[in-house]
Amino acid sequence: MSDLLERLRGRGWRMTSQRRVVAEVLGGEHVHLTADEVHARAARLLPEIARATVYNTLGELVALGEVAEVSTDGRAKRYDPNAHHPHQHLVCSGCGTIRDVHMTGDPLAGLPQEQRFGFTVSGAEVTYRGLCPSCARGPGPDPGPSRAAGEGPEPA
Amino acid sequence: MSDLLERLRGRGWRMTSQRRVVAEVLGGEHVHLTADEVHARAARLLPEIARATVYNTLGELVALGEVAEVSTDGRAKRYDPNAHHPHQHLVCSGCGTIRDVHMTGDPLAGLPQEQRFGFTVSGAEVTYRGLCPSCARGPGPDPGPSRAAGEGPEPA
DNA sequence: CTAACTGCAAATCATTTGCACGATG
DNA sequence: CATCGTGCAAATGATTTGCAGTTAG
Repeated sequence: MSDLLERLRGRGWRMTSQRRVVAEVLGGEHVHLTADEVHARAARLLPEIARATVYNTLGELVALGEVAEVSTDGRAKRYDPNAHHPHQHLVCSGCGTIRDVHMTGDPLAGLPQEQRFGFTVSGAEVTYRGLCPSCARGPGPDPGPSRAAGEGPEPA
Repeated sequence: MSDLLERLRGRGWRMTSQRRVVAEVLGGEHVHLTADEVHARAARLLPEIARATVYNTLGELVALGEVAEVSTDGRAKRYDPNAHHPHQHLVCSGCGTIRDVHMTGDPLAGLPQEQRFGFTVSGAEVTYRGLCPSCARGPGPDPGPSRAAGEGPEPA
């Protein structure tokens, strides 16, 4: 279940009761909880845990590459501990629920019936991630990357 | 440029100066502005326009299917008026800038060199959208779809 | 004329941050 | 025992909402 704990310990991650609890909550295979849900569940095991600690911890797990962040449009991000097995997501536009799916080939061709979990699939979306030329030049002395995008004379 | 205006008018969309301005700002082909940027630009043409009006208007355009919402992780959503031509996005993890790209076949195979715009591409992400079985049963009398997902005995 | 749209400001929501205290290695 | 993690509460940033006034059709 939680090789996650093992892996983290191996990486010299300082183990505390709250971190352990967060890692346990994220233990399963097809879990996609929001930070708030993680906090709620963690609090069932360790009542005093603070929301901020959960956010911090989740952030670290993401930075370590042990957990993946999934943004479902305007809703709160969800955290996916299944980061070690490549897979795709099927997101419900109504409630934000996520299911892991496993596609191959052209995603725009549709999702195989047995991977739909009863969902009415309306479409697929492909997003490439990377660094633009200017951000790739290293963080630099802070040119203020925050508000820069899309402004100005619009080179697009 | 703005067949968008035409289309909207045709749909019986009540035309007001602020709505016109928002539609104009979204006129181009490769524009990906945040709500705040749309407001800033709109305000250059119509100083009194309120941020809330921009949000409302953008929301309606999205509902009408004339503009697509693009969420770039934790950052503010960006709005893409190019909703009528199917395409994918290349997002900069540094500053959130978006470029439209045009892939075919298996996205996990990588993005052709000439579509990278100088970006250092680190990966692709595929997300299917749809409605889960319970949300598909219609909005209903409001069973409270907001916080429901991911809670409970975890059917996953 | 009347329903629909605006503006403004206050309200939410998700997430982050500053700082003093406590626990780990 | 020094460092790193935690809790709390307040700060932020994005987006929404309530309500009275204005306007398109």
